[in-house]
Amino acid sequence: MYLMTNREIAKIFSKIALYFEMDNVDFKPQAYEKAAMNLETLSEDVKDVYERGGDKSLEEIPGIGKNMADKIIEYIKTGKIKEYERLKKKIPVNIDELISVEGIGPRGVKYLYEKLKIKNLKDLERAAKAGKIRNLPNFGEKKEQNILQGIEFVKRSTGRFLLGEILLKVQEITANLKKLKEVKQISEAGSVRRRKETIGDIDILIISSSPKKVIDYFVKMPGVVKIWGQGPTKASVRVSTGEGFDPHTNFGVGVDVDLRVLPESQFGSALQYFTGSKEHNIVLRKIAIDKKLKLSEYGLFSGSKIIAGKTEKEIYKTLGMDYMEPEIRENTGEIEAALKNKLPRLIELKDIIGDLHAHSNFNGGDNSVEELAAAAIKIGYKYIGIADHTKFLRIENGLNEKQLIDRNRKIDKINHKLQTTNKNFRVLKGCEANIMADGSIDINDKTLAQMDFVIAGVHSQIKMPKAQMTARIITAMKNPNVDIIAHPTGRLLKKRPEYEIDFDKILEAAKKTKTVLEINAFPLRLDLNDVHIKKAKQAGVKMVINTDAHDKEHLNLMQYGVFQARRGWAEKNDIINCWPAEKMLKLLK
DNA sequence: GCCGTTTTCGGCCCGACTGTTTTCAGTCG
Repeated sequence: MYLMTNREIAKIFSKIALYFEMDNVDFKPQAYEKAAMNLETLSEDVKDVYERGGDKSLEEIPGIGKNMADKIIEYIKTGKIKEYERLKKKIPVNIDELISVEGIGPRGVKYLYEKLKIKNLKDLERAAKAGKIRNLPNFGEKKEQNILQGIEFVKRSTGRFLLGEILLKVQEITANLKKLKEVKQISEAGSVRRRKETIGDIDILIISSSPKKVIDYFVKMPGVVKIWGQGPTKASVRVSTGEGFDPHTNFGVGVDVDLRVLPESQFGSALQYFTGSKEHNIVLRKIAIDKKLKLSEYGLFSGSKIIAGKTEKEIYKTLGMDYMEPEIRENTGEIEAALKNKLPRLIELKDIIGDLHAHSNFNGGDNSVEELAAAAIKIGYKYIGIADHTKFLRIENGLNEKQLIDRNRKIDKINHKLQTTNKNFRVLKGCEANIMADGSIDINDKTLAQMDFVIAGVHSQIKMPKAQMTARIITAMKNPNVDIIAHPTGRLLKKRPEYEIDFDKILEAAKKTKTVLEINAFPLRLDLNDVHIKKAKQAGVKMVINTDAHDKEHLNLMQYGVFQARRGWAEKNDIINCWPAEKMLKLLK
């Protein structure tokens, strides 16, 4: 889906955009940002594009002109972009780190570097604690406090990667290792395998009878910037995740990868052990002890005799339990359920037959309704819901009432045309409307009533007191036209916490008003989270897994929403986009 | 810096909020 070179160049273009923003340059930041986005979602490797048709082909990529095509070629040929190296030298700061602090943007980064030589998070914290920031023009005591709070929040999530950032890397590494003929079997383990929303490091297990050869190959594979340790059956390295520098270790920024090589007989027990979670394993070992057995990464033992170990299933079975999917191994009730044969039948990606949250180029999206529909058909969906932004969100080119009605007419025509070739597919007319501070919707009821479905979400004034924010969302749910609440808690992973809301009250209102809650699959959001999903399921509130696609490629992000739903024990029946369109629409208001 | 045409350069990128100001700068969505 995503390609590494494309992504690397996209990252650099995004950085260049930030450097231009520092200097208040008009339009260039958007141009670079747009190009970065298009590269990231491009389904062909730029290297192939270049080989196929040179700079002319590169310039056919939307948002790429002569200048950027040259930069792409430069990167393909030299692995570097001079212009970017020059900018980095001029203001040598860790931009990513600094702008991850809420309230600090590119202008602030530049200003703080020029005035106080602040280069990274550590410098910033030191300066803020010393009270040096409050005296700067346009800063103040309050802002200094906010910066310190922002730093605290970033720190708590530092060193972790979004699953969406890292899964590709994991797949790349395992694909590479698989090439080695000594590798008989390979699996990811740890939090990656449990599909946690953020990942600390990557665990990989390999079955091989020649561990040394595997280890030697592993520590020398492309991208390794540091070998932490290397022994006969295990090794730990840091693998580069692109450009940048880690201020704590001075090694290239990257993710740590631990490898264990095992004989076939222990693969199951090792996989079980290294998949975790730790809490899950502690309970398992206690249960083993109760049965006069001993469980470790080397197997399930009765005395010194191994009685299970080759597969996970065998181990769980011997302990008297059903097999538990990795996503639910968090010791939050799964073991009790497994003992009583009461595990949920978790939803799977193939159960999803539609997506109800795609933005078209009628608002800020990249693709036309036709293109989105074609992409959805290709995935095998039965429907796609176009949920364009509405008028309050000016930057996304939100549509007003008249524009929505016009757009609906156009979608009707598209549907009509589709019927001739794809009888079983339909485009649903929706919108992502805004919940204003008082809970009202920025589009009038008459227009909302003409939609197949209405998503409503909070996009402004997010720092409201708890009671007020809760009431605001409940008011929106009471609107007879509002079917779905988008990204209900508003968090951005590693960036911003949830809004202050009383989630139990939200659930109660959702149940009463028959409002569906969204599981936003965008890797940065994953909102609802696993805990919320489980609560919603228990409360009997229906959910929908949506990608929030702004580009047809984003439709592929659905898997991340499904992972999250599985972590929240969701079953097919809990998720309305597993249902045929007719049944689903009937449930909506 | 790209796009799209009017083929040589103008248009693109808005509004709310916060914290700082006393009319504005920066950030965010």
